[in-house]
Amino acid sequence: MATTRATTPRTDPLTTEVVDLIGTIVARYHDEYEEVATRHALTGAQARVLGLLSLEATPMRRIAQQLKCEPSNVTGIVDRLEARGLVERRPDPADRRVKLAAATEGGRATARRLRESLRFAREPLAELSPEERKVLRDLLKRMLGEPAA
Amino acid sequence: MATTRATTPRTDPLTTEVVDLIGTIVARYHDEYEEVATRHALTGAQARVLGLLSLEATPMRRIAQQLKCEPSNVTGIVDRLEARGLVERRPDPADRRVKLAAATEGGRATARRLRESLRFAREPLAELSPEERKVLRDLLKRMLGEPAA
DNA sequence: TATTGTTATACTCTATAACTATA
DNA sequence: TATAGTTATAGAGTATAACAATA
Repeated sequence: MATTRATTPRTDPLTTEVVDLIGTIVARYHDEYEEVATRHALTGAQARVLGLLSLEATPMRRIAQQLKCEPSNVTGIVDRLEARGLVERRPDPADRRVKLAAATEGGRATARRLRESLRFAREPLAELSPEERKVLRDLLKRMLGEPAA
Repeated sequence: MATTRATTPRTDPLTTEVVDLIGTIVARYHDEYEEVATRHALTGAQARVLGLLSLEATPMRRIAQQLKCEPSNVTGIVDRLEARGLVERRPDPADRRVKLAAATEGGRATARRLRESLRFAREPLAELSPEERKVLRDLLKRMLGEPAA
C-alpha cells in the first residue's frame, strides 16, 4: 500500500510533534481571527468576505468559491455587510446576470483596521532572525509542495 | 512598548511571505478537517468533541472550555452524538451535579477512523528529511514562545 | 439550454438569559 | 450562595431545491 512508509512512519514521535505544533498554530490563528472580527462587530465569515472585497470587486459566485460554500449563502453574508454600508452590489457591465460585490470606502477602512489587528504570526515571528525566517519559509514552502524557491 | 520593533518591521516582505504561508497551511488544515468530518457524517464541532471524548470522559463544562464556547451549546452537540450512539452521558460519582460525556466503543472506532483520515501535515511532512523536521520543530516552538528544547 | 443570483427551507452552531438540581 | 447542566430563544452560517433574469 504505502511503499515509502518505512522511511517516515506516520507515527514517529518527531512527525507527531510537528503535527501537534501546527495544530496549535492553526488553533491560535483561528482564535485570534475570530476575536479580532468580533471586536469589529463582524462574524468570521463577514470578515473574510470583507477582506476579499477590499482587494477587488468580485461576483457573488466567485465569493462562494473562495469561501468554499454554496452561492446561496453569500447572499445573506453580503446582505448583512451591505446593510452596514461596508459593501455594495454593482452591476457587471459585461454580463447583466452578474452582480459585483465591492467594498465601500468605509468597508476598505474597516478591512485595513482588521488586517492591522491581526498580529499573530507577525509578533511571534519577531522571535526569529531573518535567516531563521528564510529557513522557515523554505521548509513551509516544501511542505506545501512548492519548489523551495 | 516594543523596543525590538525596528529590527523586524511587521511589513517586511519576508515576514509577509511567511505569514501568507502560515495562512495557507491554516486554510488547508481546516478544509481537510471539515471534509473528513463530513465524510463521516459529522460536523466540525461534533468531530472535535468526539475526538476529545475518545481520549477521556469529560464533564460538559470542560468540553465547553476546550471548544471555547458557551456550555449551553455543548448540550446540543452531545445530544446529537448521543442520538447516534457515539457518545453517552454518565454520572460523576464525586459530584452529582456533573455529567461526564464519554465516547462509546463505536464512538472511539469512528474517532480512530477520523484521525487516520487526517493526512494533512503528515503526508506533506514526508517531503522533509528528519533533520529538516527537527529544524522546523524548533522554529515553530520558538515562534510559539516555547524554549527551543 | 445553461448560468447567475436569489428565495425558501431546514439543520447546526453560537451567545444570552432563565431554570433545576445539586453543592 | 454558588456551580453544573439544561432549556428557550434569537441570530448567523450551511446545504438543498426551486425560481426569475439573462446568456
